[in-house]
Amino acid sequence: MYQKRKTILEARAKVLKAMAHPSRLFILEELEQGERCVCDLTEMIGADTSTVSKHLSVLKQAGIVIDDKRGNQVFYQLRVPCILNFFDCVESVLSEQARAQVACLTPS
Amino acid sequence: MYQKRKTILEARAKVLKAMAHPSRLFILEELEQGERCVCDLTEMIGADTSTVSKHLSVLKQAGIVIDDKRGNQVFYQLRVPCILNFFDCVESVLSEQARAQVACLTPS
DNA sequence: TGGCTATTTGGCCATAATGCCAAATAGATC
DNA sequence: GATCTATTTGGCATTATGGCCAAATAGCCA
Repeated sequence: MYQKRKTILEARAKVLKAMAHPSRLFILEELEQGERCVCDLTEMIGADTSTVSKHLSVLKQAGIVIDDKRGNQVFYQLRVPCILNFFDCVESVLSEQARAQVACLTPS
Repeated sequence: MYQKRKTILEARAKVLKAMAHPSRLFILEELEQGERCVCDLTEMIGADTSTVSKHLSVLKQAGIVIDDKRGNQVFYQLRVPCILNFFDCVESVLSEQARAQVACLTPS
C-alpha cells in the first residue's frame, strides 16, 4: 500500500522539508512581497551570506523559488505564489496547541 | 526584522519539519480516513514497529495528531483535520517542476 | 503470577542538515 | 588587467535524523 504512494509522498516531503526552517520561511514571506536579492535577505536574516545562499539553493532545488541574475546581483522570487496560503493550516495547528496548553493550565 | 518574527517562524518550521517525511505523510493521509492503531500503520508502512512509533511521536510532539490508548492498543487521530488541504499547494509546486522539466526537454 | 500482545524507549550507527570561514566565481568599473 | 562587489562552493565541526535491534513498559487473559 505504502509502496505505491511512496514516490509521490517522497516528492511532497522534499518540498515540505525545504520549507521547514525559520530562515527559509522568512525568505518565503519576504518574497511574497516581491523579488529580493541575496544581499537584502542576508542583511534581514543576519547570518553569513554563504548561509543564506545555501538556504536559497535549498528552496530553488525544491522548485519553490527561481533566481534571476541581473548585473552582479541575483534576485529570487516565488515560483508558486500560493505557497503562503499554506499557513492558514499551520496556524491552526499552532492555535490548537495553544488552546490545549491553556486548557491544561486552567483548573476545571 | 527577522528577529521579531523568528519565534513564530520557528514554530511553523517545527510543524512543517514534523510533516516532512514520506512515512509521516502517509500516516497523515491514512488518519484522514479515520483513527488507526500503531499496528495497522506499521503493517502498511512495512518498517519496524519502533520506527513507526517514533514517527508517530514526532507528529504528536508537533501537535498534529493525538493518541488514545484503548486496551493494549494505541489509536492515533488527526488533531487538525485541515492538514491535508495543505497539499493543493505542494502539488502545484510539484506540477510546476514537472512543467519546467518538460519545457526543458522540449525543443522550442 | 505468568505469558502474550502492543507499544515505547534506549542504544547504536550511518547519513544528512546547519552554519561559519575561506576560497572560487562572475559581473562591473576603472 | 586590476580591483571591487555580489554570490556560490568547498571544507569542516557540530548536531539532528532515520532506522534497526534489544530491552522496558503496559494491558489482557488464563
